Amino acid sequence: MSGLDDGRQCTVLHVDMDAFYASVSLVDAPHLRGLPVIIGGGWRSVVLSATYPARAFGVCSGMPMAKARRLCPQATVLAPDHEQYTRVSEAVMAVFAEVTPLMQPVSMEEAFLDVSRAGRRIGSPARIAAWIKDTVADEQGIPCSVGGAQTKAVAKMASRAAKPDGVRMVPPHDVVSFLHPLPVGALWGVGEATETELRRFGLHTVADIAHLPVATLARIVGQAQAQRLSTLVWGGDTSEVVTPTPVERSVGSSQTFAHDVDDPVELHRHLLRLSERTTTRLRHASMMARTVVLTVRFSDFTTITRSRTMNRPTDVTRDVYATASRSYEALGLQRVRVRLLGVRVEGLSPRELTPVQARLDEPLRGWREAEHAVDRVASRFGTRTVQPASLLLAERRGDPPADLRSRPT
DNA sequence: TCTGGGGTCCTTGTTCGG
DNA sequence: TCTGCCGAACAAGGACCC
Repeated sequence: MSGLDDGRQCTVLHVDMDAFYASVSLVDAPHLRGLPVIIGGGWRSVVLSATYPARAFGVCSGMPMAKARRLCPQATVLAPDHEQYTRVSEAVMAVFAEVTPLMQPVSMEEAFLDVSRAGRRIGSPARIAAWIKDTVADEQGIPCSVGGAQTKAVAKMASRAAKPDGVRMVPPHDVVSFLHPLPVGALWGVGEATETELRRFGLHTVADIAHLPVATLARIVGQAQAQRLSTLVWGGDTSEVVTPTPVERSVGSSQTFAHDVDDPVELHRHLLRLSERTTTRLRHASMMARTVVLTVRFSDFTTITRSRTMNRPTDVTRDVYATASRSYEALGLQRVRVRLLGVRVEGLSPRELTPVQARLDEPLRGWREAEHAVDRVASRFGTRTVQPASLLLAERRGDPPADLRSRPT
C-alpha cells in the first residue's frame, strides 16, 4: 500500500472476506487451521472454497472436486454449512454498517463502503480499513482484505491485490501505475474467455488495452465491453456506492443429477420438481413471471436453452411446468442422456401490480389459491409436508409419475 | 481430468407489425 | 399487392461474477 496517511482520497473501500466459506468453517474446527481444507459437496460438484494452504497445491474455487482431491489428497474436505455462512455474513455486514450507512453488499462475502463522511469519527480510509479488519477478526475470527480508491472498480481490484489478509490503498495519482502492469485478466469483468481472446491479439497487460483505440477493442470484445474496459483501464468508473433496493430479474433452479438420466418420465418428474422450487421462491418474493427458460445439459456437457413467453404472467407451478414441458417436448429428444435440467423464469413483475386474469376454463378459486395454501402449510410444518402427488409417490415407491399435465398435482 | 448453482448482462439473429 | 425499412420484442447463447 502507499502508506497509511496516503489514502485520504480513497473514499471508496471494498472489503472482501478471504476464502470466506473455508474461513468460517474453520472457526468451529481450529485444529485444521494452517492445513489444507476444501469446502465442497458430492463427487460431481466443484470446490466452493479452499484454505490458502490448499490453494498452494493449485486448488481453487470452481474446480471439479475430483481434480482438487487429486492435486491435494491430504486435504480435509468439509461439507458447506450455508446457515452458518449466512449468520456470519450478517454479522460482518453489521460491522460495515457501523462505519457508514452508505454500504453496498455485493455478495455474502464482500461489500463496497463510501467512507467519505466517516473520517471525522474513525479517521482516514486506511484507519477505517484497519479497524474493519480488526473488528471482523475479533468478533468473527475470520480474515478479510480491504482495497481503497476513489472508484469502486479500482477499490475492487485493490482488495484483490491485497489478498490475503491485507490492505491496499490506491490514491488517484497511483491508479495508472497500479493498473497498467496488471495482466488483462485482473480487470473486473474480464474472465477466462475474454482474456484468451485479448491475448490472441497480443494484448497481455492493462497498459496494452489502454493504448488501443476503442474502435479496435470493440472489434475484439464488442461495443459495450470495449467502452467499459477503455474507461476502466484509466481508473474511470462513475458508478456510486448505493444501498441497493433489491430488484429481482429472474428466479430459477437447476440440478445436476448424480447419474445422467435418459428416462423421459423421470426427466419430467425433475422438471416438475424444479418448476415447483422456482415458483415457491417466486411466490415468496411476491412476484409473477411471463417467460420460462428451460436449460438442458447433455452428458457431453453441451448445453442448450429454450425460452417461451406465456400469454399472461403467472406464479403457478402448473403453468411453469406445462411451459417448460412444452419446450422440452419440442426438442424431440429420443432417449438422450441428460446431465442437468434447469427451470428459470424471467420477465418478473410485482404481484400486486400484475392483474391476474382468470381463464374461461378455470374455476374461480384454482391452482393459485391451492399453491398459496401449500406455501402457508410449508412455512409452518416444513417444505416437504405437501408435495405434488406424483413426486410423493415416486419418492415412496420409486415409481414413474402419472401424466402430470392431465391431473391435479 | 471433469466441469455446481444462482444470478446478471450483452450480443446476435429472427419475427412481426407499422 | 408487393417490397423495403425500422424498431420492438423475443429467443438463444455466451461470458462473467460469487
